[in-house]
Amino acid sequence: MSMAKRKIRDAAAQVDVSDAVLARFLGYHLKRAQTVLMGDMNGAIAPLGLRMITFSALAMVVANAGLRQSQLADALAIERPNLVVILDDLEERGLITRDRVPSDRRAYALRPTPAGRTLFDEATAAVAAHEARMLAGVSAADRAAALRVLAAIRHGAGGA
Amino acid sequence: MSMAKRKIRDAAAQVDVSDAVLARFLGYHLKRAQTVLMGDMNGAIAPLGLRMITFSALAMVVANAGLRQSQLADALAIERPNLVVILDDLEERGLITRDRVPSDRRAYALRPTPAGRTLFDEATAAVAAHEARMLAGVSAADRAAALRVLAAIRHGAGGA
DNA sequence: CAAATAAGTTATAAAGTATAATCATTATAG
DNA sequence: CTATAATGATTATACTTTATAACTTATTTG
Repeated sequence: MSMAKRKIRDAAAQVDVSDAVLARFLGYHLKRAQTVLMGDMNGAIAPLGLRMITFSALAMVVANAGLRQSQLADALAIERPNLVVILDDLEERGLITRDRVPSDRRAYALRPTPAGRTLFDEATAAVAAHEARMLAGVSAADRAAALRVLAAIRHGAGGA
Repeated sequence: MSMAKRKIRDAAAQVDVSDAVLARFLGYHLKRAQTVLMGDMNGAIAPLGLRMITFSALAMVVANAGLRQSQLADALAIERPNLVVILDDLEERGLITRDRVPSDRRAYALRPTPAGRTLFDEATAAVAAHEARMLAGVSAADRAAALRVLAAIRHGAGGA
């Protein structure tokens, strides 16, 4: 009797859920993969005191020394007010400086400090290792194809 | 003089920001593409009163009628408390039912209503059209490759 | 049967994202 | 040249998303 009862309950529980209806959509896989990858990346750079967004901001400052906050916000596709707190963090930790632009005293030119460049190098190595791990079993051809698809999605949004 | 002045300012402004440091990472493209695609998809199904997450929940209920909330939360990789409000919404709109499971009166069996099935069909068509639009210029081979890459990322997270 | 576990819920907090308003500065129209 | 409009950065705030703890009811297990 208890066996029969368990069988019934297990049958109810073992609907053995399938996500096939969603799996036909690339967007489903995209979201799931993004969540996993971002979680892994954040774990990889957390020891350096960075998150994905702070790493991105630091990287952009290192590679585009002198750019202004509004430019950085545009480049990262985030709102200006939200960038402020990110830069506050990086600045307080001595990784970047906000220098007033002489020709436009409203604006700040963002520049990395030596410590910022060093941390960027370390973080870049950590991120590269994280990606190598995540993509271990993936062929170069597939990676290139995935990049093409992601670029098409990103740039073809409102367009043709 | 004003010309020279302007030139200086423009030079400061025209750092002509490059994201090449980030573009070497697939995760960067992944996040940007995901944001764009999800925004477009949400726009596509907003007229039906759905968002990505509510569509996903509805779709899973339609395709796995009778499953329980904890199973659905697991399948969608969201926390149980957060699923509650999503199902509240779908139930209040008469798209799904929460039926007590006779063999386990703690649990609810989730089932779509006829209205839920109908809305799911409409939403699926809208999502399919949205994806067709987003991926208009992408070859079938590239899509397949992208799916392989995304699956590898999703499943290879903590593993080998 | 008592204790531990599980399903669903509530309350709440933390994080991410978006909007409006403000201050200082620069550009522009009259 | 001055008044007005516009811009860069900031503050305050709200909305959304995501996560955690605690609670209730029901089931399982020792």
